[in-house]
Amino acid sequence: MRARFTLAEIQWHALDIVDRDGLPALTMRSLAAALRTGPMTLYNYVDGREALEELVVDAVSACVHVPEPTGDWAADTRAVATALWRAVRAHPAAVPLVLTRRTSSPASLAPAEALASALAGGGLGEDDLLVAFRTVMSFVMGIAQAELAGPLTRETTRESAARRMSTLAEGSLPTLAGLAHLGAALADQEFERGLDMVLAGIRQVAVRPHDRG
Amino acid sequence: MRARFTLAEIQWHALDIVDRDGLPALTMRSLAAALRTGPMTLYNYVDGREALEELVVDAVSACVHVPEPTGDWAADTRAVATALWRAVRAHPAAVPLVLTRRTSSPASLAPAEALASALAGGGLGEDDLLVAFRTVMSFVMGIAQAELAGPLTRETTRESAARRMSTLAEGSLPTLAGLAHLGAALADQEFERGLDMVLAGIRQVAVRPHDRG
DNA sequence: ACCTGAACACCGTTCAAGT
DNA sequence: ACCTGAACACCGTTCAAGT
Repeated sequence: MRARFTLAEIQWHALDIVDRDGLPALTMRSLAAALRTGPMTLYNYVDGREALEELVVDAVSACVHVPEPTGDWAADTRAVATALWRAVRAHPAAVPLVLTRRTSSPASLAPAEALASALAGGGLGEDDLLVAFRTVMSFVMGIAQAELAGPLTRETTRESAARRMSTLAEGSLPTLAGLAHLGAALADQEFERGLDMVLAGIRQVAVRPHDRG
Repeated sequence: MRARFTLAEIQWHALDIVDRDGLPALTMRSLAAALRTGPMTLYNYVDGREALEELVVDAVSACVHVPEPTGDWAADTRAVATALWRAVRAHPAAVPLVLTRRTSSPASLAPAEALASALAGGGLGEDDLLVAFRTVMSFVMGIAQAELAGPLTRETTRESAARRMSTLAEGSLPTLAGLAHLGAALADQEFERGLDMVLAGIRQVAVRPHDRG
């Protein structure tokens, strides 16, 4: 019985395992089993565990549907950021890898270039362009992080939600407690409205550049 | 030979291992060894590996030096965000855990409350306050993420830096390539200037609220 | 009750043997 | 050259025995 794989096949199966069975289920051995081979065969395609995880991040990046530029830099920036966020959100179990592992594959650099290019239409100076790029990218990734591990996140279990609420309400955290009940209600708007805030800030710098330093 | 530990002792030793030897070096067994016990003793204090990692995140949170409020909401917000960023940055090897594991300990909620409280001084509506809270928190965590795994990050090895640069310059990523050389130069200012952008956006919403929706 | 060693079921990877 | 099983050195955790 011979077996030969393409890297894309391996990549897809790996992401599939993560999506279906969770991150801990992704193992050299489980992936090999899914591919109906022995674990060692994988080492002919991938450098090891670390490299495999980068391949999964790359797969998520490949899911980003980079939008066509329209000429409106703010709209384009919003569109790329949203596309990034959607792709990450579509694979929640892979988020820890996306936040943690580095990829420099074309698939992952393409959205970054699209974002930088969109922002470049705003007439920012070189420095401000870099700062704006990092700010937007950080916002997107940070939102993903907040959804994964932040406070004020909607819980999976009802009990843990109640426990957290009571912890917050327990006296010394008045502002957080006041905000906690809004979490579920605003959830879907948070990304968009947060992005609006970030864009408003960038636009301000674009209008009157070099106002600090 | 008897041995009895406080949770704080365990926590501190765990963070110490991560800081000194890196994240992979933190192991039930290595931590037990550092404490001069067998691995099983740890289970009397901690629920397991997952709980131990949350304890490390908690330790990093405890390093946040939450500033005293001054009454200037923007300055206070900046101060809390900066304090958060400094604490995270002081323990780079623990960043993957900070981005990934959830803690609801008082130590980790205190900075969150301080941030929410500072923003609450800006006269934002309840919705906008939550959005602003998430935006600033996301920015801080996202910046930490960018420093860990983003593109345009300064490299540890000189060869990998060169390799990335050449990848970027290889034709199809003009905007990123143009930005890449600024990475090292701006590094220290990026957080502060990005935070300025975010604050400018929040201030705008504070001035004329409910302008969308 | 608290502590902890031995043992189990994993894991990634080396190494050397197959084709 | 490509492939892959056996074996090794780990890991987290169960289980049952000690005090």
